[in-house]
Amino acid sequence: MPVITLPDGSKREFPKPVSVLDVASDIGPGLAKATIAGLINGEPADASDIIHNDAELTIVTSRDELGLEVLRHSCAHLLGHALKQLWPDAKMAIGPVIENGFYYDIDLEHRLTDEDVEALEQRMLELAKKDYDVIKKKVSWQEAVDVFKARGEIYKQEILERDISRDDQPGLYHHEEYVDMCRGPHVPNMRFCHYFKLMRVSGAYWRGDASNKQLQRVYGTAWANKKDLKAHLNRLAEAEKRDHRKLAKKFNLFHLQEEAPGMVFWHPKGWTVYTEIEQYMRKVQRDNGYQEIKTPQVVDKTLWEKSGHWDKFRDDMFTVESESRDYAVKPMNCPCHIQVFNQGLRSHKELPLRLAEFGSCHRNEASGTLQGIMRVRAFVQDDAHIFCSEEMIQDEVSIFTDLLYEVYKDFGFDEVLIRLSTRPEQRVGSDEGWDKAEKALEDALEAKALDYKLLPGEGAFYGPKIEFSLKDCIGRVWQCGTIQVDFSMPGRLDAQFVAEDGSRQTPVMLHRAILGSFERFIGILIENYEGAFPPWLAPEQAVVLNITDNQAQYAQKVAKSLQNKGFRSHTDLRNEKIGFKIREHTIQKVPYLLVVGDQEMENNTVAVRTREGKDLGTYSVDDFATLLADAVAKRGRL
RNA sequence: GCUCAUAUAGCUCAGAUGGUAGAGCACACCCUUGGUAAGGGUGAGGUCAUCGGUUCAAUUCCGAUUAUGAGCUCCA
Repeated sequence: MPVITLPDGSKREFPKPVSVLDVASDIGPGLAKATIAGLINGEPADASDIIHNDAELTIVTSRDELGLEVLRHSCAHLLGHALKQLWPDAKMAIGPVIENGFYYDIDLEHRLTDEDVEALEQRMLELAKKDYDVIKKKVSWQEAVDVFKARGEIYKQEILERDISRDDQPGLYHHEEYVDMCRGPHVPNMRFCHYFKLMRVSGAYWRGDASNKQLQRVYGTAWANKKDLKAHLNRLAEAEKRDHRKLAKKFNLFHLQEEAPGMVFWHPKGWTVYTEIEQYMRKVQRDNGYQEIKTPQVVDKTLWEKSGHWDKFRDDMFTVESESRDYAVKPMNCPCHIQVFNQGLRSHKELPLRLAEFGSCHRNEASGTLQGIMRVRAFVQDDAHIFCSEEMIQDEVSIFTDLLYEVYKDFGFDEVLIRLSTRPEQRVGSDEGWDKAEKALEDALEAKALDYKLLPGEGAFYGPKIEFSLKDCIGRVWQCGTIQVDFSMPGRLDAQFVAEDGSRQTPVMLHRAILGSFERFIGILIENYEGAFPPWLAPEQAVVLNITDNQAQYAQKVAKSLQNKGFRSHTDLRNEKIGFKIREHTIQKVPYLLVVGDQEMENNTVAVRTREGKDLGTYSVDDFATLLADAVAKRGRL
């Protein structure tokens, strides 16, 4: 006689055990039709699962996050169903839910082509449209093994052998003739799985291990309804439109070429953005107690052996040999910064000592990981190391976090996500040291009432870290900033200071960056702004357009006067109609277009139009300069 | 590094069952001097990524290499 309590607190009593679906039917036929799964006392359950005792029940539909996950998961099964019809010798590995969709890893001799994927999608759609019922059966472990043995599903067998206890009752989901194993829940009927699209096929290692066999992974996206699917595909199209590689060509910002894979050739326009950011960061650092330094590009191997990098990363370092000595092109700046710290005897009175460098680093990243300017082999970090005592960690983290937020706001990013990673299993340093450092990071975040996600065990081997990610204007998240506590390297490289009591002590080192790398950060900016940089960063801030040759000299005078005031301005004196020039510079996203005809020339003015197509009216050159100065001063803030 | 795909004019892309290639934009020159998102004409441009193989003949078919893209692995 189960009594079912619904989320609104109402109770329903049943004369005999009921399924989730029965309860939904009892509430109403509409809900029954929409029922995908349930939450029984907070535990996800299939619609067909029977409730024997009193319980709290939430009916899950496609409007719930869980319902969406369930139907995505069922789409993975649907993929299996269709795939095994088309390629019966395929062996199914795993098919989990991911953000926006699902994938399935498949072991199949035949290489899936784009046409195959299309055919697969077509078959999936045909099967889904049959609206067949999905039948769930709980079986014994042995029975499950037998089922998959009979079907030649060696990966399912391995999962059973390795990951599932023999006392368990695995759930087998029958999709007509196809059987898949899953913890569930799954949709009761395929009518929930009509809105999906297969996205791509790629390689993936079995169990994520590069030494295992590489399987074929088919990715799909799936949604509750046509509208959501369409919206998602639109979002992807939007992201593609913003691709920094495409926009870099369009706006002539930089290029990459075969002779220097993963290294950027900056063009004048891109380099203008770069130097503008560098100058800004230089000022920010100077105003916040950092001292800028510069250290060598090429450093003797022995230093990297001492720092421990040679052991771990030698394959990823570029090396050079000269006069029988081996050097490495620096992959990071910290060992060099310690060399600067080590010059002379340091006193505790000098701490915290903050050394900053726009450090140019080279890492010989695996070729397959390179990606536009987001992941490169040569990059510059807005790097700094803070040498301090353990007691200072919390304050330094707190000060740093404030600074980071201000900088992000200047770049137009208001939403920041934070993750705190704590001690991994393999680590250096004492547990007391880790206790202190983790607590210092945690306290710093708590004191500011900042939300953060804890990632236990994800810290670096040398200390815990905080990572800061920003959200761009179409909701994508980019990890940029970080602050990491390091107990190891100062000691390895003999950094010391004289404490108040005269004893020699090893400082703690905080590695920190706000932007991360200039290359990647500029890539993010390009995508975020879709190339329409705010005036302070725009490679061209104002372009002067003459209507006829008659105003050519005047146009040059206007541009020159703006240049003299420190603005980036040029003229377009080409023999073209004004509409043509306006179109071109609007497409090039120049913030302000200054049209000068005979009227303007006579009155010493400019007619101002924005790249958004707004007519701001007529300004004297000085008044326009004021307007531009105000726009520049706002930086990325609204 | 691994899997798959891709590589044709400065850019975006067509193209031929194997007989040395085409469009639009951009560029150059000429006409046009036009007031807020494309005025007109003419012309120049390509060892079809690189190297090798098959063939009478390869940009096209095959192989390797390099780079790029997607994903995997990695990311101090």
